[in-house]
Amino acid sequence: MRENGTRERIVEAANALFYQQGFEQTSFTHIAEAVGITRGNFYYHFKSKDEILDAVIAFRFGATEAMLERWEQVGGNPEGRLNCFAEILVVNRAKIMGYGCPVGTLCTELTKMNHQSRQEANEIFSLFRVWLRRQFELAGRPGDADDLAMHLLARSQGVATLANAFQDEEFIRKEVETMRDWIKGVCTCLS
Amino acid sequence: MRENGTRERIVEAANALFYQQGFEQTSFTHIAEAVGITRGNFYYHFKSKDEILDAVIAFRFGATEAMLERWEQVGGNPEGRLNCFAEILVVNRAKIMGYGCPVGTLCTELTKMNHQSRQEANEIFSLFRVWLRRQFELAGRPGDADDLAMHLLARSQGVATLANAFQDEEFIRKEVETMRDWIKGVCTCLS
DNA sequence: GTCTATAGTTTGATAGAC
DNA sequence: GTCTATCAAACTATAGAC
Repeated sequence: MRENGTRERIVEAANALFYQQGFEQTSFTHIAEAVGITRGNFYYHFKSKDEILDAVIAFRFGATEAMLERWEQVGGNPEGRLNCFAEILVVNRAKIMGYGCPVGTLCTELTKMNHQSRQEANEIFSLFRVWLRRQFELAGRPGDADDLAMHLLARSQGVATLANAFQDEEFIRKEVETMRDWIKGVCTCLS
Repeated sequence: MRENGTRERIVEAANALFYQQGFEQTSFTHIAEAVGITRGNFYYHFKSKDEILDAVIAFRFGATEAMLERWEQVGGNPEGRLNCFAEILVVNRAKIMGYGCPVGTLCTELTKMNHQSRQEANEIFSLFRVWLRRQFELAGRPGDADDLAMHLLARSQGVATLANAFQDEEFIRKEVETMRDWIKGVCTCLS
């Protein structure tokens, strides 16, 4: 079950490198060097590069689920939970300015590659979408909860893309502030 | 000046392929096949792949400048011109759903590669940013024109990313409608 | 479970015939 | 200006010793 931990170390290294350099740009050599094993040893744990990708996606999927559950409890009420989502841009600002959003950039790359695991990567987006939708429903907006969820998700993606391009930390803070105001307005007005 | 047109055909083919497949994913073989020449003949026109990238970026820069000038005249007033910007998501919806935003996806990829032409690609973003900023200034918002420009640019990027991931045309239309409302509110309220 | 050695492709790039 | 032939390097992947 735990093997030697090598498999887990490969997944963690690949996860970081896929994020920082992109999937296509990351070779077995890169990952092997990061883990401290040889290229050949690789294939004992994974049959192909695509198999590593699937493991990385599954890893991220699980991590996202855990994060959303945490917000579920820490947030208190729907508005507080939605603010948790907005705040992640500030919390992860250094990584986002360096490499963009891990979900968005991977989905974009896999879509351009027309990669078979494209849909599985998108499921992480769906995880956020469904979670956000539920918060808006609980906030008294059952009629347009999905639209609001997609809107907030899009705002978050756009901020990540531009923060990455312009390396602008202050921009992130301003936009998150604007997002919080918007969330407050949506949650207060129970139309 | 026009040579044989081969150079231009290479740039156009590379431009399309870099957009559809990504820069890294596109090889000389792909471009050569699209143009109808051999790989070897390539190096008569361009010394390296990076040189083709620079030519593609310059091509896109020029095309963007021309588009913004067109909007400048067609739009009529600042609000109309800003709506031109918003509407481009609907106009180019098919390509955006297929490959995302050409500017955003290229900047993201080059940033992850830490490519030397990264900054030149970002200049296309700046082109939009400065143009949008001027429209907001003309609309009577000199104090926060740049913030508003970045906000609108980010919204556009986020919509492109999610439309690409979810393949959702209706989402684009809804978001553009919301953007138009927001533009109207900003341009009307001369605070 | 990890290693070395290597196969087989593809890549970006060069040289030289035509 | 376009071609063929070829290069060195990097890639994914496999085989087999230890």
